[in-house]
Amino acid sequence: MNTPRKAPTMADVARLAGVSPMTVSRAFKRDSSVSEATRETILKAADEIGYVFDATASNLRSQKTDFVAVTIPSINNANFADTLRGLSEGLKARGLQTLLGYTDYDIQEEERLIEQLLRRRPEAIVVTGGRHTPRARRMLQNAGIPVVETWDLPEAPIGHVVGFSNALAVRGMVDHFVAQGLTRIAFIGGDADRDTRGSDRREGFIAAMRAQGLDPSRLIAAGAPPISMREGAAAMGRLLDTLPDTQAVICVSDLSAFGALTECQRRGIPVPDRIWIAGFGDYEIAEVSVPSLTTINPFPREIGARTAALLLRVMDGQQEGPATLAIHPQLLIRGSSR
Amino acid sequence: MNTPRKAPTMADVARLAGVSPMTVSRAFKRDSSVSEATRETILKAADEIGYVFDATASNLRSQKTDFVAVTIPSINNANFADTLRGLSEGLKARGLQTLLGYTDYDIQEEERLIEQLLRRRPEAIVVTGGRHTPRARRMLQNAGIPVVETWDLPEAPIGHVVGFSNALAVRGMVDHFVAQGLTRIAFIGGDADRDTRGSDRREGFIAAMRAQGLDPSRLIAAGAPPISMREGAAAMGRLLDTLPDTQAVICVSDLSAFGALTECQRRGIPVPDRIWIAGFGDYEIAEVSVPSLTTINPFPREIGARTAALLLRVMDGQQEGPATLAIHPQLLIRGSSR
DNA sequence: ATGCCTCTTGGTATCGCTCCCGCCCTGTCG
DNA sequence: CGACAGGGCGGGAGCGATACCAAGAGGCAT
Repeated sequence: MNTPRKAPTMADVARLAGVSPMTVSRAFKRDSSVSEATRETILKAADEIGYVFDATASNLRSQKTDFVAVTIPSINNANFADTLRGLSEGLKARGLQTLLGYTDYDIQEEERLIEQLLRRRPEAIVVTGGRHTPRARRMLQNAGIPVVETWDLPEAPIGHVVGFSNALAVRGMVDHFVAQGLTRIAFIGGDADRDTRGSDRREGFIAAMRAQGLDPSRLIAAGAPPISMREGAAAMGRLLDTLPDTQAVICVSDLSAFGALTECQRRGIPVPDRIWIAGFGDYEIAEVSVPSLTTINPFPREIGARTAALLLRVMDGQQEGPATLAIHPQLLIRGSSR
Repeated sequence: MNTPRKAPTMADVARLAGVSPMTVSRAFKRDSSVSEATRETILKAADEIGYVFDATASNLRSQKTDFVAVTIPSINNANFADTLRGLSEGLKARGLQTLLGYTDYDIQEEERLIEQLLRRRPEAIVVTGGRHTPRARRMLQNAGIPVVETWDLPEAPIGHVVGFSNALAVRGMVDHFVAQGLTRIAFIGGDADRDTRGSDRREGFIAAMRAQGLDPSRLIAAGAPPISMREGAAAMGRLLDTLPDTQAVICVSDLSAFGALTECQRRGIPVPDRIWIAGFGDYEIAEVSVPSLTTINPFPREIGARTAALLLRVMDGQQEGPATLAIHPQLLIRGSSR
């Protein structure tokens, strides 16, 4: 039963309710300055003719969209999904809607995405990571809206920052393993620099090993980031084949770490008795798997929640300059490393 | 270096480029009826003054937003994320952008969400599931845009459908187990009807057991849907405590099935030798875990891709009436059940 | 009764882009 | 040489809501 005739507008509602379009507008805005009786009349009239508020017109005239643009590397990642949840729940309370795009871990794609998103005139933009193409940086700087970079602590932030140092987080893990007496430690990650957070973790591993005076060359590249459980398993296979005396392996994510663990199980190699395994992210599987996985919790949900709170402060004018909120990832020692 | 002055408009670009605003508009629309030389002049001028196309004005005047609204139960679910990827990739090719919202498995929340989304004037709307509040149904019916219900085969579709029967898929699993000679089969799921797909699977289990003349009462309710790995593990614990002679358990999802598997591992109960375990969804973990998990692949990516293709046909006027595209889930027998 | 304040309502002019229509210029053909 | 087609471009109006200004009604203190 689609109505083929044109969709009703506020003017139609106003005519039926016997008021001016302006009053209809106020009624829909929950503006206090319209009497309860009129509002009810109006809403009933609107319902009767099936009026649906037209946000496109509102957006243009009021120069407000109630959009907050968000770019994440991948939707299919529980960590980023958590950040997005924290963010969108915090924003929903203020009637702000997230306008989401995926970059596929590619800063070229991010550039295209940012351009598309900015055309929609969001009131703020949240990006994942601190590395962008020059043009993307320029667009963000000139957008005239609050910008938040997350999941990183960039050296030259564009605007606000809510994140942590991926390199330092991994260093904490390395230092812990070394303090336990281990020396032959490997790292499993992706084979390209597309995933900047993954690269940062690998670089952090290398720097930490060097700082400890240890050999940082046990590096296994497992495929295009983000690497999967399967790829983690395959990488573990290569590691066991080529460097069988490895005592511990740090994986770029819990997913690859779990894959690595399963490869050990298939080969009958006991974890942690023969080799320790650690991941990153504190995904649910890290806690549930047998043995449970040593990992790092970067508090993804908090990143989102604090970003939302920050944006609300900025929009309220309660935040003066650009803010940098440092998140402190937590090292979680579990069954796979003791 | 935010420019405090007003953002430039097409008129500003036109003035600088020495053409009319109309020509600027055509240049940005990649309209063929503007010479290559003029287009270049215009784009250079636009870049020079930092012009950003204003989609809000375009949306209003052209009555087109290039939005396709999408509701999914949760962003933190690899199956729905896959559907969303298939969908948004298919739509991106035509310049359509997905406008996403999460219902949290709640049809009340879905109703609110649909209202918000329709205000943005999307050109089509894709919802997950076939059960909605009466008001949500009405809004969808009267929206005057293509509607697609997915992940289900509703008896009274609102418009188009791309999905499968959750109940029949589970029946296939039950029938397979029975054909293997098992009779004492349990089901682990959520404890509420919020997750309609989960409920459909449980009902499918009960119906299938009845049809086989078997007892369908081995039901464990594990918590609020969607149930997690942890909850799956806890449910398995309860099942082993209360009904230790159970021969096989079908879980509402691979995640809970994996949790159940880990509980068996912790208790030293061999899978599949003592008990079989099956999940639903063919998440990556089902293939990687040791043993790998018997499951059902509903082809989530294809649901999204076919939805996108369908919508493009509809928008091109190549699709006459409402279409129902049935997806045929695949039963995957793996190590956890043989 | 007058002044003033608050609450509620209305009229008008846009917000920035694009639909629609028309004009000019060039090239081709009878 | 005039007619005509078509590509390239411009002018004016309008998409549907709201910012802004103004005004009437009612209440209360002076």
